[in-house]
Amino acid sequence: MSTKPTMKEVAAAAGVSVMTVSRAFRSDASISDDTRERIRNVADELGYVFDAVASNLRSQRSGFVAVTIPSINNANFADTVAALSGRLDPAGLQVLLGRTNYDMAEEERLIGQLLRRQPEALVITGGHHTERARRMMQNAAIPVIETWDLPQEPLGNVVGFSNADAMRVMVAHLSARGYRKIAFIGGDSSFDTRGADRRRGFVTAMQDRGLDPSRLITVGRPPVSMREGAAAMAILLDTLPDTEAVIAVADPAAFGALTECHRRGIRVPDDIAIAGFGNFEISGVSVPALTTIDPFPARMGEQAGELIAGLLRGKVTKNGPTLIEIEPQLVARASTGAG
Amino acid sequence: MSTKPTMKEVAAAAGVSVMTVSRAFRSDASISDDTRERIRNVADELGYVFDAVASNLRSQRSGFVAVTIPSINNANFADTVAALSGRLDPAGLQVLLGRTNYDMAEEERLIGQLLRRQPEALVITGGHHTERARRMMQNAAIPVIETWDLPQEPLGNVVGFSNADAMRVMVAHLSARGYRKIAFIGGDSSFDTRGADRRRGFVTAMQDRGLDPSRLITVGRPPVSMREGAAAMAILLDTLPDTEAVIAVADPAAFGALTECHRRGIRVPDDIAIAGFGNFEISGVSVPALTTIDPFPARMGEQAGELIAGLLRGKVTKNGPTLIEIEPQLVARASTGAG
DNA sequence: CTGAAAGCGCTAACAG
DNA sequence: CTGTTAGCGCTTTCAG
Repeated sequence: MSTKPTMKEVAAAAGVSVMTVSRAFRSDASISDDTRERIRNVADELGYVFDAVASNLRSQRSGFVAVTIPSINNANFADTVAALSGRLDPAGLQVLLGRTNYDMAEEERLIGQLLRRQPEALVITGGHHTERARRMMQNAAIPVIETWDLPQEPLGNVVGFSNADAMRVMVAHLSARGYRKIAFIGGDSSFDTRGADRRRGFVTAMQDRGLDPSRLITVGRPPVSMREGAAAMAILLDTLPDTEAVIAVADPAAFGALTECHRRGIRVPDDIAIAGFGNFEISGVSVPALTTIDPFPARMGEQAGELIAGLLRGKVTKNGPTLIEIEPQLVARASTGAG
Repeated sequence: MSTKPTMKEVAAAAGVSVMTVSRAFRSDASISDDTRERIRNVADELGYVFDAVASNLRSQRSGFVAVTIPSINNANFADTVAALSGRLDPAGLQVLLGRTNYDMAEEERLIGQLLRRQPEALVITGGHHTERARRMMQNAAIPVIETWDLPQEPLGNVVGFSNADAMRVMVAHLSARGYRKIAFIGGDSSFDTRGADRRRGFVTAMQDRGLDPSRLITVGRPPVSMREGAAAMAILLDTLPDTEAVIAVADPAAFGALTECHRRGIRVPDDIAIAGFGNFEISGVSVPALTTIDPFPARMGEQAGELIAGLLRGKVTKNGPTLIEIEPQLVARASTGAG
């Protein structure tokens, strides 16, 4: 009673072999319903808890899918993880989540930690990694899926979109509505690689249209907070007051910028237009509602989960890595005079 | 090359025993620095990855702390997890995270899944659980910590606060500022137990002051979204237009309520006051800023982590369960005429 | 500081 | 449908 019971004890109590107990705890094993029922009851009474660690070692299957995200507290990444998790659950796979804090060095450390747990697949947010991290992932001999990006040199499978292209779409939208003096608010690009990609996309898109791409406000380390968005807007209004429209690297920053306008009595979109990225809930609720881009986070999670489930089922059917591109969608709302 | 190298291969390549390789990968083991360095280099060249599964089985230590939260996408819970994780990291403990979706049945299922992985401790959000979940946790023979609540019958350790008392503080604040017709916006209380506790605290506090506690607007399942907060405010303004102040079960709902007022041209706090809970970032950024209550999520995570690290280190020093009560703090801002 | 033997709790592989 | 045997990769334990 003091020590935790094992299958051996359960087997003894039920009058069967250990192997039969093992079968009673798996779904696919061939065992009579009666026996299974009886063994499970005995196990329950003994307070037996299946030991997944021992099972994993012997079967060489951990049931883990390792997942890295920059931040736990981000609705976009959370939606991807929730959808991924929902798709993996029926396949008996559990998500082992780690956060990189938008830091490639931390990502490297984390990947090392996660791989020790023998995950069966690895889903990582982003397509930029340290050399060592790349090597670790390639050596791991498990399916790797990069998401939220369209990497130049994919490690394996990809379920993502082009952050740069998304900004192109947004610049096109603003340009079509007559805005020409457009600014960009973003974080320190040496950290947030997706943010850096968006900034690059903004600059390129502006140049392509013969517009001035130099209205760039850089705040601190990502994620850019609402408060930092407000601070950036304050700087923008003080230093470049003729700016006609602002694109923020993500919706929270865009909302922060909006609040700064409210505080100053500047009308949005009449005096200045504001747009974000991510289609966070706040973009649809704020007054005015914010124009944004929906990258379909849940869809990415589902597709990644689907891909993993398939790859792990048909272990041999490898016809090279899969690339699934998601098309982010412009959501035009009142903050840019639309909707 | 095709199969993953084990310690055996590393040992052979380094010309030492498997045991010595094992020691080279642990921090406390007695081994010369030279040998360790050499072995690690050999291991790196072979692409060796330490197998935590085998290690866990033999040592009977998983290095996992299982943690359940209602939702991944919630800044409050995320802050608790981040702080907890930060405190456990130096102790070599990894967080194994699961989400309950605000559902006690799902929590029960999840706890069962998590316990199979042999976690060394269990941190759960909330103090309400199914009977079966309680039994599983008690049988697990590991430290259990309930957070974000002050349970009537704790399972073991507690690092939390009284949700009901927090509402008492908020009602006192509004009452002191002269508001008497106060409403409460919350979710379906059969799911969100903390929300239900807050509602109960609201009703009791109102009654204690001889105020009418019947202005209760119930929206859908938790978490109550910004949109639902706005919808609830719309109902409130339509059906009980003489309401002077509104308390929302959490800040996002409070912000939603605020936006509904903006849309209708109702001034906050001049026409109606609004307060929330959680001290989410938005409460400090919105215009006007929202009065709220800070439950110090990070502090709870730190304390829980500290407690676990201590319990697992001094395995025998059990002087009964620990209760750490956090005192939530009122943050008075413009939305209730303060600040 | 280093090594040899034994075994953690379960399941693959085979037999019946 | 059920049982026997062996062993997953590491670390505990004991010796040197």
